[in-house]
Amino acid sequence: MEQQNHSKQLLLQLNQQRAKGYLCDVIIVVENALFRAHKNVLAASSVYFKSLVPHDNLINLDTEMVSPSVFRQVLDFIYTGSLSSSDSVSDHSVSSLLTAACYLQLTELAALCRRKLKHNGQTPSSSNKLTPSSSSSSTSPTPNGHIPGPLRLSSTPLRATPNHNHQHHNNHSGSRKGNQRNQRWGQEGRLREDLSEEEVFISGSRCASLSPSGGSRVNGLALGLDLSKRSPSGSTATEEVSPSSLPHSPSPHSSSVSPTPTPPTTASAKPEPKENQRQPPNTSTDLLPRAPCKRPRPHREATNLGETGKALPNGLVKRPGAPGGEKLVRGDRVTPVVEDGEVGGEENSQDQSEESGHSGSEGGGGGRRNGNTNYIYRQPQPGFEPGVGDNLYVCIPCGKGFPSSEQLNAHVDTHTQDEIYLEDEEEEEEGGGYLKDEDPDADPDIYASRGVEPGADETRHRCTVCSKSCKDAVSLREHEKSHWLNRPFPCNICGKLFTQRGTMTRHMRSHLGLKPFACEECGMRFTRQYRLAEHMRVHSGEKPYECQLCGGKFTQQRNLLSHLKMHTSPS
DNA sequence: CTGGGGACGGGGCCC
DNA sequence: TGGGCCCCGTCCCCA
Repeated sequence: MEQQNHSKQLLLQLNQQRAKGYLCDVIIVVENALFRAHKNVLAASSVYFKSLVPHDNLINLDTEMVSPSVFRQVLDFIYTGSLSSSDSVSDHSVSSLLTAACYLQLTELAALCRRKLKHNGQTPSSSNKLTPSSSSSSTSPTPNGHIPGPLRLSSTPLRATPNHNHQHHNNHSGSRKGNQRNQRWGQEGRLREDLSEEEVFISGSRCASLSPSGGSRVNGLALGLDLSKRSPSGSTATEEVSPSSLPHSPSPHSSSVSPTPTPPTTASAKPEPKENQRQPPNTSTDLLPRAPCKRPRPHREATNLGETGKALPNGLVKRPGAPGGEKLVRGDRVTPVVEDGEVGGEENSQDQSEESGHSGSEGGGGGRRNGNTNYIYRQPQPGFEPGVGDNLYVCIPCGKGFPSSEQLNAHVDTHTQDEIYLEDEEEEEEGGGYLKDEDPDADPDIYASRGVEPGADETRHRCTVCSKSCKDAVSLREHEKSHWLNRPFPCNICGKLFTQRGTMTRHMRSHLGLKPFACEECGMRFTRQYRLAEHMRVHSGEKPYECQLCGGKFTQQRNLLSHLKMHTSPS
């Protein structure tokens, strides 16, 4: 007895799951594009992948050997066993496909391509005659399947394939099904402008429409990715992340990259009807089956709101008794201290540090529109690979990376005082300057520190990070070095620097759209368990945070704090 | 148009 | 290394 079409049906199911991102446990990076797939399928199809997927959840492919569009065809072939006629219509595309097939050691596909070329009277190029092993020798894994080198999502050729070092998040989170993609950052939106439609796809399924008015969202949902969440106008449903593909020059200043959201409300960012306010990702899948949300609950209870009696801002403490958790009650007095501008010293000061003023998007850049939390955000220069190897210490002025703080210090000394002044003057002439989003009304000292007021040397040589005044530029530079060294963890995707590795890896999860924590009620996914716990109150109706002035109840503490500001504001 | 509220994202910090 | 919590926000809806 034999079930007819069993294998075909099985493959069909797998391909459908791939399209939705369901159970996908590996991400393949090709130039600017990310593809989700299943390790088992890849391993069963490709010797190359077979050697990699046991060790890696995120695999970079050499873009000299395979382009995103070609890999899409490859992936389609793997999951369907056939090539669509449109994909293989030209000999050139077949040749490219053959190259990729050899590189990826897809023997069946390579044979198919060769037959196709032969049928067309073409002779496979020498490169295509390479044996699988030789063709991929430059990027083959080491005997243990490991090629040193961190993750780089870059338009530059990616030599390193798997990612081990400094990419622990890949191993921990990469296999999780992050079906959403935060397309919030205008940076990503901008880089997509550089991409041809052919290159815009996910999981092998190209976004059929780049319509900015929601089409991308629908397509993204079709791919198992949530693109509805604050998608910047014009952003597309891709997972491409590559600062180096930004259409900006890589000069030290103009290249500063902030996670710049595009203007929130434009014709292309038409809001769509939502249920539950912000529409959960899978609740809008009218046209598509919703990805199953049967993922087991996180092992921690979602009602862990903190320790009873724990002091909270504004003199508030949590008290037991609130349903499912604790209530926030007022302490001695309600004196909200969380005011605009009162943020963590280091963070806030860092915000005012070097930032390009030429983002071109309304509201400046950064993940924050008001610029309160813009950070040193340095676009790597050409030839510089941030974080490659152990080069975790990044020189802010030039973007070069070094394996140790000592080496970075030595390098920084090579930057002359004249260099600094020249750069400052250039920026001022450009009308920009590297203090992005600075508001002279809010902090006139910022401008003063940049020499706007000639004659005030102490003011001129003021640290842009902590506002410390220095007697001269040399002293200032020495002082500022201490700040740069405080952020030794650069994001390998965007170059942003972080104080802690954990924060950096968490940040990178957002790049990769990895959201391991899913709501069982609505399917919405989160990057953090804490967020899920917070979100669950939406469904439970629990509002543990109560305003002691008016009795208003809130599901989130931050909303209570915001509410308290309203009480204390003069108006 | 505006303010308030609801919901959620990112980063820093501490454990 | 990751979780938890806090704070910074944004975005959206609605009255």
